[in-house]
Amino acid sequence: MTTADIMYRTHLSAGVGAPLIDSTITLAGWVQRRRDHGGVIFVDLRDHQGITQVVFDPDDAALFAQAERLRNEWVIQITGRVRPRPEGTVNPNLPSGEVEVYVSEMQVLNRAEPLPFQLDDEDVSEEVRLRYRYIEMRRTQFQGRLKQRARMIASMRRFLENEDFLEIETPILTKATPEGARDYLVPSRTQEHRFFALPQSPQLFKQLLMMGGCNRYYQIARCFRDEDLRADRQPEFTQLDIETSFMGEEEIKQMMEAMLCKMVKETTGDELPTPFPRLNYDDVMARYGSDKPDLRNPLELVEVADLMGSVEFKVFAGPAADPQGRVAVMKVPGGNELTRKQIDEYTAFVGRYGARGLAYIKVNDVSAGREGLQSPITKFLPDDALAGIVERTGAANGDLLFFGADKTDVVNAALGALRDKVARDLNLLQGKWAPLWVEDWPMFEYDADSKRWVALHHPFTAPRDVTAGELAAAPEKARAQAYDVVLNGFEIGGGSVRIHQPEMQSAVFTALAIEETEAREKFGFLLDALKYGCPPHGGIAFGLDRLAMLLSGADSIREVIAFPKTQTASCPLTEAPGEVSEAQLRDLHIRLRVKPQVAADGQAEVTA
RNA sequence: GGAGCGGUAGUUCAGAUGGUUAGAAUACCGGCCUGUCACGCCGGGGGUCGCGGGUUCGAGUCCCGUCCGCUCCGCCA
Repeated sequence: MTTADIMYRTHLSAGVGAPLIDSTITLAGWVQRRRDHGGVIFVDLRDHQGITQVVFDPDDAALFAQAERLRNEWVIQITGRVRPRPEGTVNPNLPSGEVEVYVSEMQVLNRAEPLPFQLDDEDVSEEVRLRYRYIEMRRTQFQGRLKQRARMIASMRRFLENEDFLEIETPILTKATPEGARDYLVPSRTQEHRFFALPQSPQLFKQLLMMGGCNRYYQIARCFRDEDLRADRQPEFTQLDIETSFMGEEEIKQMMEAMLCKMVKETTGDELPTPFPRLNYDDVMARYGSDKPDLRNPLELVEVADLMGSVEFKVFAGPAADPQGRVAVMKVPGGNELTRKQIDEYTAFVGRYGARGLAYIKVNDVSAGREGLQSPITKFLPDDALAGIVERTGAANGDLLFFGADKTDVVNAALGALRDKVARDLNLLQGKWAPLWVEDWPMFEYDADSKRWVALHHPFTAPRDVTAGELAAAPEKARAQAYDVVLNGFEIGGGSVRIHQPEMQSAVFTALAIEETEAREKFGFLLDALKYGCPPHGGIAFGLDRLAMLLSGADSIREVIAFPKTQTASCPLTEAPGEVSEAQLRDLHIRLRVKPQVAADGQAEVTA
């Protein structure tokens, strides 16, 4: 421990450059622990314990009596002299190190009741930690996460400010959007039966900023989506939202890549591997079964449908012959050692994604041909198909092959998820950071439920190399100038070049079966703006919560959000969402069919 | 909307097959010890077993419903 460390970490009140030993310092903080020993009282101050312990000597009877009343978590300020620990009491392995502060004055700033949970107990349930979030925040680990998140944001801000980006705020009270996630709605008091929506993203506003000549914009933007939660999804989350005019896809990617590298370096000290690999959408789906593959994971899917043409085994032959089907293999090196029980668990696992089974082959002896393969399905497969599978996967003795055969999206979902799970279970991940760009997305995908085309990205994304007429003629062929950044299997950002010509925007709305009247009603302001000289523009948005989660090694974004919501989108601390008075509702022109007291059971219905 | 796991002292948990007064650790309070730092020793207080209903002579335990938390599917332009 250097003097500089101590001066930094304990806020030495002595003059700069004063010798550490014998200097007088003032510390304030929470009592982490009080111990009485040898006629002496020792106090660790929370977050100062890495430096020293505070010592009260019985010589000063009044001070000592005061110290005897101290309890954990009381807030105190002490002034004392830094001194070396007495001979024989120094244990460099202990957190308190080699020096201690010999107290001459103490002030109790506030008392505390016993805490609802112990801060040094790492296993406290999340429910309790969220209800008393203000207490959990005292933990060194949590403080570290908040600091790292702030450093991360500060770094990206510095970068963008250096590049002449302008930080501009956009409205939180805005208009409902027809596509995309469910909106959070806010009833208007001044206009009966009208509603604001909270923004799902500042998308349209940032495009309007481009039209307004703000060529380089950014914002730390809160976004709201009323959908179900996950470990990496909160109903309100924070994006670093960026938009530029006159920059193309390539320039945007390069600048953003530089920003991310600098940020990770400044935040964690790590270097991201550069340049980020760029994979197109079709390839990542084919090789990884996912549009956000974790490239630390060496496992890949291999297409074998063409080997199944003459196979009578219907489980494989059916999907192989189906233009919307897929038959793929994932080789697990050394997977031969998986037990029947483990394979059964994987079978149940892929069942969650709609797979009806999980065929496998254990490769015992490649040179023995059919006899060297152990599996319930080899008897259904001819020699040439088996040989083709072994050759194409490069299977070696001791490997295991998992098969997926179904509709393409089922195979991709099942084997894509299995790929992640097997790699985690067998500890196959290589390297610390694996960023990549996923590019060349399709413009649209067909939604079987609503029987229409929907935007894979969003309806303002520009297609690549087509005219409005060509797009209208063959929407399924159109590719988008869209790009996602993926890090370690998480989508951390996504963006696109936007449409800047009204004819193209109309063609996209048409392809999405959005009627002109509807388009005018929902996006009239955007269509108008496009008419008055809109520069070519594009941008990107990064999910700051996910980034902070990844950089801190947390396994949920709740761990990097000061006050997150639970899975039912409630806040255990404030007990939001809460009931409101009838007077408030009257102002908003809303009445409850059931009295609010009854509404607690969730039966209440709101009518406007 | 669906699947799985969980809910018992402040906290983390244990409580096979239903059976006396529901336990442990830790925290808290009191005493002792005294250069300790996960200190140690002795003692004490602390429970609507999430909630509601049912089965039973008897329910923390079995059944039904419900609420809450977590993971996942759907959903998330």
